[in-house]
Amino acid sequence: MPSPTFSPLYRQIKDFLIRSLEVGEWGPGDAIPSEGELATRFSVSQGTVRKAIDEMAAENLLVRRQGKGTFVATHDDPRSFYRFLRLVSDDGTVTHTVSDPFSCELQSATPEVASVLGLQVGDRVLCVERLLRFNGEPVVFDQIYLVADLFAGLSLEKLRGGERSLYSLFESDFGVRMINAEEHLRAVAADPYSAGLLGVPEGSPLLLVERTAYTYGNKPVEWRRGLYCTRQHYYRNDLG
Amino acid sequence: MPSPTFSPLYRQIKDFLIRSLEVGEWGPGDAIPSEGELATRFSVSQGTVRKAIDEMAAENLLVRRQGKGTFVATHDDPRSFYRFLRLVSDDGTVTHTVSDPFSCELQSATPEVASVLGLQVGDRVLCVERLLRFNGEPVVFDQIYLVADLFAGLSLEKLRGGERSLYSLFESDFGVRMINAEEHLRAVAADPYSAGLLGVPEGSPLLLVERTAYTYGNKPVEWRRGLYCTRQHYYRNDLG
DNA sequence: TAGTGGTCTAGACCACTCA
DNA sequence: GAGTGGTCTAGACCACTAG
Repeated sequence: MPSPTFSPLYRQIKDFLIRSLEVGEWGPGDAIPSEGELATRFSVSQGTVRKAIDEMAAENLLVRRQGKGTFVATHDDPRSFYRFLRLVSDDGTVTHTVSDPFSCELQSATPEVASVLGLQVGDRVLCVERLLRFNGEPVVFDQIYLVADLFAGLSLEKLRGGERSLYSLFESDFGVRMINAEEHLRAVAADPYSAGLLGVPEGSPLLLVERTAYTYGNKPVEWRRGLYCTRQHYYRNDLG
Repeated sequence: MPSPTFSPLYRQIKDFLIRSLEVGEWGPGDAIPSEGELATRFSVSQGTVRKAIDEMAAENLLVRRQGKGTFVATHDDPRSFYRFLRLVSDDGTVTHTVSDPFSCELQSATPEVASVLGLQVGDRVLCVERLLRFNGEPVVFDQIYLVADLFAGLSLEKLRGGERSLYSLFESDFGVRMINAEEHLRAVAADPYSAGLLGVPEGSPLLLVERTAYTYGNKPVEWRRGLYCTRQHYYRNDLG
């Protein structure tokens, strides 16, 4: 008679740690307790705690630093600053990426947006429009839809903040940390509006990147539609 | 005085196992020795062997099966049959994917192909052209360049073999196993030839997917240029 | 020097597969 | 029941960081 709900100790510990992250027990960038202390707290051996943390580090939830401790992952960190941006310049030159938001308004969720964000049609969503410039040239036009309840007070002024990535801002100012995302890519013809923004002829082929981003518990909190101009850049993907 | 070449035991074991895979000590699908036997052979504890194997399993080099053993990963396996094909149908319906190769000829490497495959310009490469059909409809047009030395005897007849994926054929018939790959995506306008093959108007936006595939030792052995029709399908990518 | 993560051991026992 | 991978322990020692 096999136990249908068997769960190894290290997984229970992992689940507990994840729940602690969800409720904000430790914030992004904070150190979590040492392996030894966690082992004592849970009355298990250090190896069991290690296995739980190993998995969470592999999932980019935690970051280990030898000699210092284990820390909650954060987007405000060069290591994962543009972790989700796969666009690369043709010439390997290091490009200066700048986000240029120009619109931020409250809207009613369309059926499409409501569906992916798990909302009702008509629920309030924030829509942010922005250009991403590489070395000054506009390369990406993003329309970003956010669950309005979670981002109360977001405004154009806040968005223009500075050098930080959007996700860095979200986690520090709104306590919403993006954990993972799924992108759907297609090739489309540029509509007049987007063509104008990106400085390409109407009808030019553009890379359409639709992204759903999830926070803890696989809860979708952002959906964005990006149009990438791939004349001098490409979307890079490593297949494991 | 820190040791500049310090390498933990488990990594040395991992390197040894990888080298064994490279030289064909065990072929795709074969079982490797049990953890206990490897531990004895290397005079280490089982835990050390486990850590080496853990990493290799995470890299899709090995597959663990509880109660049975550890096996060399193979493309001839539903789990990783189309591991590298990210195209998904709009409606979640399960699609029947068929490869329809129609050309296979020896060519001289162009500068571009020579560069990515690490060859000299003019070296012999095999060029395979094929259509990928989803439920009968042509969706992908691939031009596949292979290092000719490694695929001696490859012909259209062999390619038309059957239900297996290309990579499955490559590993079983030529001993070349694809380990990982890197793809570069762009949106382009359909040229007349490709448009005809895919049944779309000339100039239609198509998703250009350029892939370099690597075998053991990060050696590039295949480069392909695929044109994906993304009217009813999309390229799906999970961001960790 | 104290504290942290990283490696390694020897052995126990559990869960799964198959003959 | 024999053999395999999966979990867990208690403890040792190493490597790294920082005050």
